[in-house]
Order: sequence, then C-alpha cells, then structure tokens
Amino acid sequence: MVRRTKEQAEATRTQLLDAAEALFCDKGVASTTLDMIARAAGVTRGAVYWHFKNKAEIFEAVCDRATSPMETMLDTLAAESGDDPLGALERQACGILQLVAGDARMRAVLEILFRGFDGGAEFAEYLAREEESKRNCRCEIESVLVAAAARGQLPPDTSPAKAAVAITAFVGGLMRDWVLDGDYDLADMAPYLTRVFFKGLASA
Amino acid sequence: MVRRTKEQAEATRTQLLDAAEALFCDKGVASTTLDMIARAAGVTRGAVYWHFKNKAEIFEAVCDRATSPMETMLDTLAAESGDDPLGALERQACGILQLVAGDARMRAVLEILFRGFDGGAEFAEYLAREEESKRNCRCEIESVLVAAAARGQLPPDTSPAKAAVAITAFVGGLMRDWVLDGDYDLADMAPYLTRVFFKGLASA
DNA sequence: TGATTTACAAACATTCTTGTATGTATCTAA
DNA sequence: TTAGATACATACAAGAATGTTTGTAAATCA
Repeated sequence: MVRRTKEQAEATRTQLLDAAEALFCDKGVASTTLDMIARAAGVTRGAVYWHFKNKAEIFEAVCDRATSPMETMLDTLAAESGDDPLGALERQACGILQLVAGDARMRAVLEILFRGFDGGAEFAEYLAREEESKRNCRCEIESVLVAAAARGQLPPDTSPAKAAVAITAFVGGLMRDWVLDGDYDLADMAPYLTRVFFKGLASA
Repeated sequence: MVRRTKEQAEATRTQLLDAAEALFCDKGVASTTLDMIARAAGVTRGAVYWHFKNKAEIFEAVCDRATSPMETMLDTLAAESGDDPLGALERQACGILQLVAGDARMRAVLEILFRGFDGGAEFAEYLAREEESKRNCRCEIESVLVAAAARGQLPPDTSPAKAAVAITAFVGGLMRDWVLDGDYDLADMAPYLTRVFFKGLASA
C-alpha cells in the first residue's frame, strides 16, 4: 500500500488525529511518541511526518477540532445580552457546562488541556493563545456585568471586575473538576449550580 | 570540593530543591533535565543522584515541602465546625485563599501542579494521591454541609453533594486562575468572593 | 591515627526519540 | 500514455537524557 487517493489520505489524517487524541488523553502529551500515534492509526511515522510538521502541529489540530464549538458559543454572549444581561450570563454559563458535558470529544480535549503537560517551546505559542482568549472571555463578562449593574441587577457596591473573576473561576472550576474526575451528571446539575451562584451575585 | 559535612550536604539538598522548584515552575517538569537542576544548584548530576532516586522523587520532595500547610489547614475544618457549620466553611474557604495568596512557595508549587505535566508512570502515583486527598476534602465538606442543613442554614431542597461540588469548584477555580494568571490581589478579594458565594448557597 | 564511610565529580554505556533522507508504487493530469 | 506529483514505508544519523559505574578527597568514627 503506497499511494492512496485523496479521500484515503484524508481518512488516514483523521485516524492520526483520533489516535493522537486518545493517546494524549490516556498517556499524556509528552509521553506519547509519534511512533505510538502512527501505530495506533495503523501507519508508520512516515505518514505522520507527511501530514504534520511535528507533534506540536498534531496537538494544535487535535485541539482545534474540538474547541471551536465553545468559541462560537462564547461569541454569542455579547449579542444575546439584551435587556437581561445577568440572566444572559447565567444561561451562557449553564449552556457551556451542558455543552461540555454533552460532547465527548470536547471532554477528551479539555482533559488533555486541564491535565496539562510541557512539551517545550513549540507548544508555548498555542498555550499563550489559549490564555489570551481566556482573558478576552473574562473581559467580555466584565462588560456584560457593567451593563447588568447599570440596570440595577447587581448590588450597587458590586465590582464588575471581582464578579468576573468569580464567574470564570466558578465555571472553569466546575469544568475542570468534572472533566478530570467527575462521576456525576454535570448536564443535570448545571442549572442548579449556576442558579445558586448567580443568586449570590444578585443578592444585596 | 568533595566530601562535605552533614550540614553542608543538607544545604546542597535544599539548594537542589530550590533549583528544581524554580525550574519546574519556569520550564515545566518534563522540560527540566536533571543536569539543569544540578547546574542551577552549583553541583553535578552526581549530587542529584546521591540525594534523590530520580526526577519523580525530587518532584515529590518539592511538592511536600509546600503543600503541608494547606493540609494542616484542611484538617482543622472538621474540628472548627461548631454550631455554625456554614460559617466555618466560609471562613475556611476564605482562609485557604489567603493562605495561598500569602505564601510564595505554595504559589510556585501550585503553579507547577496546575500547569500540569506528564512524566510517565513514576509521577502517576503522586498525582493519584493528590486526587485522593481532593476527594476526601470534598467528602468532608459534604459532611459539614449535612450538619449545616440539619441546623437550617441551607434551603431544604439543597443537596449537600451538589453544594460540595460547587464549593470545591469555586475555591479550586479561584486558586487556579490566580496562580496561573492572576495579577489581582487575591488576599484582598477573598472575603468578598466567598461572601457572595455562600450568600447564594444560603438563600432560599 | 588509621579505617571506613560519606558526598559528591566525572566518565561511560544505553536507550529513546526525533528528524531527515531515500525509495517506491500508485494516482493524476496533460 | 507518460511524466510528474503524491502518499506513504523504510532506513539512517544524531542528539539528548537517563541510569550506572568508578574515582576520590575529606569527614567521621573507632
């Protein structure tokens, strides 16, 4: 078997990504060798180096394949604010938790990201972008909170910056705990969890 | 320089741990080589292998040196419950955040742990213990919440298990966000953050 | 004071992984 | 139909890190 058709080549690429995703999740990124990925996909390292430059490029491809739904969801936040900013935030938080809980691929990739690793400088770039988008997210949340405060949805002494820190920590913590360890039904609990939290935010 | 006195040997051991802590934090655990640690401590790998079995043992020593204050603090939780379990929980949460914010060494070690890595099987054992103690912590919190519910400090329909999930996620998320990225004053914000959260828990 | 152990340094062997170079059979386009 | 590009497999070179072994001078102990 040597030269495949275009569709076959695309199939092996997908198989490589699937294998990498599973191995990254199971053994960790640094402990996963390119040969392991190739073997798991039923090919050799030749195929790996044909489709990808190195392990970092595989990693990015694996991540991008899963995280796009979350990013599009975050993008809708600003648009949906409307005349109930705090309610929109709560629905967003709940929705993201349920999105993560419902998508097996996203759970796997988040497990890889949360479990963490260090592969040297090649990966630093991607992780920096990750941090950047996280800061952006908190910034957007803060602006929505400002709008909520303007409408009297928050106690007057509430600092939007502090509240934004609290929200991201809570949602992020829930995601991390569930992804790494959770044996409970996150999608089921999400409404209660977000409800309690936002009730605390709104109470004077 | 060959044979040192006992105190000198203990000093090089400490220097090795200091160097490892800084390098683990800066470059990551997997990217830090034993030679880098030795050079940073002003010795050679011979000293490293004299004091430690391998990198995993260094890692454990680095972690244990910092995490003990947190564990002792968690141990006091059950004892301090008294007749205001929910209040004790809130004070505990706030205290842990301020403890982390005030101890530079703990922040460094937590940064290592939160940033994550994968060094293979040797480290799995330690990380498993870490997970175990985390579960224990959540379990204790849950029992305190049961006591709080018995005293009417929680709405009657509140599930202690769910609330425990929320608390650990919130506190853990705050710690993680601040350690990895935080440019804000966590010790200063901790009382507000915990106050808001527990207000939400208590409100019917 | 001598023997032995300690606390390392230095050199060595080995393994593991990556990257690259080359080979090659097939697909594709002109 | 044939010339070139494609999609890999295979073989090779090289470095890097680990673990181990050996050497050794000073500290400790008897």
